[in-house]
Amino acid sequence: MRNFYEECYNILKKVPKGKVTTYKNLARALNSKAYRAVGTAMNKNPYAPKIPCHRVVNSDGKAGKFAHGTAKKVKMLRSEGVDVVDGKIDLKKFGFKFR
DNA sequence: CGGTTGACCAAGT
DNA sequence: GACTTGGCCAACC
Repeated sequence: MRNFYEECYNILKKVPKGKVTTYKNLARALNSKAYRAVGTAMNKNPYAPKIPCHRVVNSDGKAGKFAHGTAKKVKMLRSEGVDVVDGKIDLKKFGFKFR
């Protein structure tokens, strides 16, 4: 793919509010295993307000990091209806899967 | 073109 | 449960 990052953002846009996805799952949606590169893409995030990069969490259910601080990310997720406990998220309830 | 880096993951200790 | 190791892939220098 020519624009790997662009695809990441495009797919991330599909995640409904109140749910989260994982880096691994997102990479799989891209038909790739570059979950690491996906993380890098989110870190860059040139479309800051447009792309909900805070809706991407670790596969273990942990919130992961965030450009503006992890605490901020947790706050945002809670504002959207995602219940975050001790920096972790219940993927069984809030995890969104593509395809 | 080779080496480094990173919002990661899985398995091992 | 936490910490370490090796692997993974794209972008950057």
